[in-house]
Amino acid sequence: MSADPAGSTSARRGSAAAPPGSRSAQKQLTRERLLNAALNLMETGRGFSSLSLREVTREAGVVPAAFYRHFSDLDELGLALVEACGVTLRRLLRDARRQGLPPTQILRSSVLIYKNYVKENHRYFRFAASARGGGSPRIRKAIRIEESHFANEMAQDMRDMNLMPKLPMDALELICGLVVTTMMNAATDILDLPEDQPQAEKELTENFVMQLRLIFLGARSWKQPG
Amino acid sequence: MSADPAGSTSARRGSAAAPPGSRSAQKQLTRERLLNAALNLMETGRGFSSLSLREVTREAGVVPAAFYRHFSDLDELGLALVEACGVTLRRLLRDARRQGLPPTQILRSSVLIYKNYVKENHRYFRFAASARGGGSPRIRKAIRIEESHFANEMAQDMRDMNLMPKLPMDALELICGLVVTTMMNAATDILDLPEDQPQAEKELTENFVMQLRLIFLGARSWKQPG
DNA sequence: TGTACATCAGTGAACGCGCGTTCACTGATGTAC
DNA sequence: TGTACATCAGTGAACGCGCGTTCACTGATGTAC
Repeated sequence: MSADPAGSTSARRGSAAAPPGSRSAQKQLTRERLLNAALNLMETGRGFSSLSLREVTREAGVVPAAFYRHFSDLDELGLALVEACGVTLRRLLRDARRQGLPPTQILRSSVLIYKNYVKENHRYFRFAASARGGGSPRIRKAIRIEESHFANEMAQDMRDMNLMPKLPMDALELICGLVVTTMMNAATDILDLPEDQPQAEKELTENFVMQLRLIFLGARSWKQPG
Repeated sequence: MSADPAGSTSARRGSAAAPPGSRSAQKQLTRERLLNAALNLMETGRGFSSLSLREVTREAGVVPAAFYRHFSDLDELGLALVEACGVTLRRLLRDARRQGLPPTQILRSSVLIYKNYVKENHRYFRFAASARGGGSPRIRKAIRIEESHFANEMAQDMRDMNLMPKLPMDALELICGLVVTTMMNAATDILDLPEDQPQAEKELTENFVMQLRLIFLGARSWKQPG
């Protein structure tokens, strides 16, 4: 598992200002332990909104009262997880950008890369899937915003890579919005895959590829309305 | 609000076997009060998995212990709500079939009909949206199944109406699967619309229309792979 | 460097509360004759 | 129809439990001189 632990990014930010072993570094560490504890508790398929504060602190190995040094309630912790999910998703795009897209079978290989990515970062996707519909209104809204940021970034990338050069930006954003929805939906399907059913996994992957192909077929014949 | 109360369908089924005022009719009534209580408690935006058994019985006006005459736990009640959602969705298709589709602007007017339908049945869609990702594994699976039934029924309808006559059935199912996902996603957006923002509502509707248009554009140039 | 004081992340105990579940019960509805 | 008994949906009280939150505390880290 190569994925970063929750919040490590912000922990690293400014290692000069917070030397290892310093008070603030220790605090960051406990904060990450709380975030990770919440993610771990969801691994069995439980939703974020069914977690209790005491459960999370127990899993993190701290006393319940210590929670309040980091978050005012579980909702705040949830919002921090949404942010961590955003970081995770942006890393997906960054990696895709860095290695470039393979010349042939772009769609299918992208789907395979994404599938592995979801599995590697399954804790974040599990959280996102459960809180997207079932979280508090604040958390839902935060996730919605994160998703649209992601879609816009993807649209910008497509522009930069000169894919679909004839389409205006708002059409690209529309397409990417639909792609992101489809991706998130596929993620929940991937997460719920039984371990010992390679056939089901193959069908799901195939279906996902074809859904995306359908969208990009539509994009190819898209014309600006009006 | 013209929507049936939860479970009324099964209450009506066999009115001869259960005359009004009879014991079993009374029991059905309480059962429906429990289902409605759960739906009502979610109206403020809370997710299903955050409800407690005592809350539900309090809202329904019965003593907590009475709950067990109808369901063994909240999960069972949730499964009953999934079924009620399925009934609601099938009514959407039935109504669409009955009145036929208008000759021009099919897509846009379908979206408007759907938008009203979601608003009229907002309690069911709220539940479905919250439990789709955030419910227990059993409930999530039940919703997944209900959605795919709905998609298949929609595909069959398209076949019967001779829309996209050149496409094989599995392509129709693929398309309808994507449409259903998009519809469910739009439903959560519709539910979270602020009351006093006609502009946001218009944009959302427009976006929804264009996403569907994109899908059907893709469908038009779809070819069976292989 | 050494000392005296300040900060504050995490502790441990305590609180009142709502929870899920159990149980024996009651009294209206249903059934047998 | 009338009577005696059976059924069972809903009651009300009780239970032990985990919950969120509070508080004064401790002791390691940080700071000022």
